Amino acid sequence: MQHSVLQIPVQESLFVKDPTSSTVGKSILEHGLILLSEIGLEDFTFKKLAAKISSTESTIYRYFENKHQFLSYLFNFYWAWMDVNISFATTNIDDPKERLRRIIGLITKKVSNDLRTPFIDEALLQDVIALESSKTFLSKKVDEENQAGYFLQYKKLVDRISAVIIEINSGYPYPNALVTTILESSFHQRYFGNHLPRLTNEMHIDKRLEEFLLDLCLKTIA
Amino acid sequence: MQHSVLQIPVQESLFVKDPTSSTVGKSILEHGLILLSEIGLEDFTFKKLAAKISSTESTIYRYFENKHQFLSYLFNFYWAWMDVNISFATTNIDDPKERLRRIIGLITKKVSNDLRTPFIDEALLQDVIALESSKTFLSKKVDEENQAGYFLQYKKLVDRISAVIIEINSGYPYPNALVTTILESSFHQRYFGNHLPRLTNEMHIDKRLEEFLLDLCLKTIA
DNA sequence: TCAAATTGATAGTAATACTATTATATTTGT
DNA sequence: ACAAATATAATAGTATTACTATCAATTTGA
Repeated sequence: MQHSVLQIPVQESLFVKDPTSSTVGKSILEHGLILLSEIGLEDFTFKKLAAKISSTESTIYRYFENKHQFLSYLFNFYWAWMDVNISFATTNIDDPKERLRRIIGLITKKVSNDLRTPFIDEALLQDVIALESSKTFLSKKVDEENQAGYFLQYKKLVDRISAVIIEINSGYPYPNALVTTILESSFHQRYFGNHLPRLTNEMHIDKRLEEFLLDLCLKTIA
Repeated sequence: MQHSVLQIPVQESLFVKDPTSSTVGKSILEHGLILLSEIGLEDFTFKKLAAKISSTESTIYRYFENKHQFLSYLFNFYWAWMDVNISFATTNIDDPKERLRRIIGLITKKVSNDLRTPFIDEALLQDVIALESSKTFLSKKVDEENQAGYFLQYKKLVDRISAVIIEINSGYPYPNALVTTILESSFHQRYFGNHLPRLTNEMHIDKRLEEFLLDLCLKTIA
């Protein structure tokens, strides 16, 4: 009895060799994510990861150019996975407001491991992306990486959510800005709730975060 | 004929030796900021900075523990400076909505060099902080650094703006969350406008950014 | 089963992120 | 004006990082 497997496609520019195509590759993904969540991007090195999976640096370099590319891979994976979930949760719902409600629910909710993706633990992934995702685009290499398609999946999701906003109010002039504001804020507010509580208002509680962003969003586009 | 000098006080935990207390120190600040704006935090090293100011690494290490502390110093300086400006622009204004309007105006406006602070070019500082500031708090060392007072100035400003929001609507439950959402968004939207335009809506234009955030803020707390 | 591709083992390089030592300036307190 | 204290520059050195290169052993796949 095998449960279904969810294929999350990731851009070719985000790896040297597709990590899902081999056992070592999958191990790099799985334990790379765990190591990242444990020590953070700064202290993360391919050498440490190689030791963890009993492999070598050179092998890991055959899959990813460097740790930044590895992070970008996870970033895209996360948003592609989120896109699938959002897509699933909003099909056949006619009312765009209800769709928006569900989207914000999904974005603000703490996720748990999705067993359909064997080597990625989404609960860990969410924490890692919340902490590190800004670092994917806040770099002097943005333009180059943008050219290479590093942010396509994120853009795609932003477009999808913007379309819902436009459905609710076709005259609202800043749909994309509103969406990215909410997405970034979702990560930051939860993070502040856990580490810098004076910068927020009890946002470690999922429901409050959801209410804050839904309220903000609906009022803004009303 | 000397113009007035604006003293921006920075926490003692943000340096080893006060850089404003000596010529080399001031040079580290001035050229450190320039170098940061040129090459970004990743490629920035004390060795390169030392070469630029014809000094040595060891001298710089006597002022700052590492480049992260140096960035945090600039982060605090920026928000302290912004706090002074906001404070000045909002005294004697009775209407809290008008005060909020002015605050959002100041936050979203591209700043130009403030000649009252001799060794810091605020125009550069704003660009650097927009790109790098998230990295000050998105780190595995947040709690430790928070303890040490690394974010005090930012918190202070958030409190000040939150108070204005509470004045407008004392029942609004998320004033701090709203303020940090706006402050972060202000940086990110402008950045997206310049580098990832599909994630925003022409936010490289100051006036549009201001309108987007002011509208969002006023509707949310209405 | 033979060629091709993949991995592991090992080595090596340039740069980073520091720390330590000492000689030389410079400042300062009296 | 001078000695004492302090700051800086010059130099050296270490452990780690971020790679690249080579080659033998192993796996795979046509």
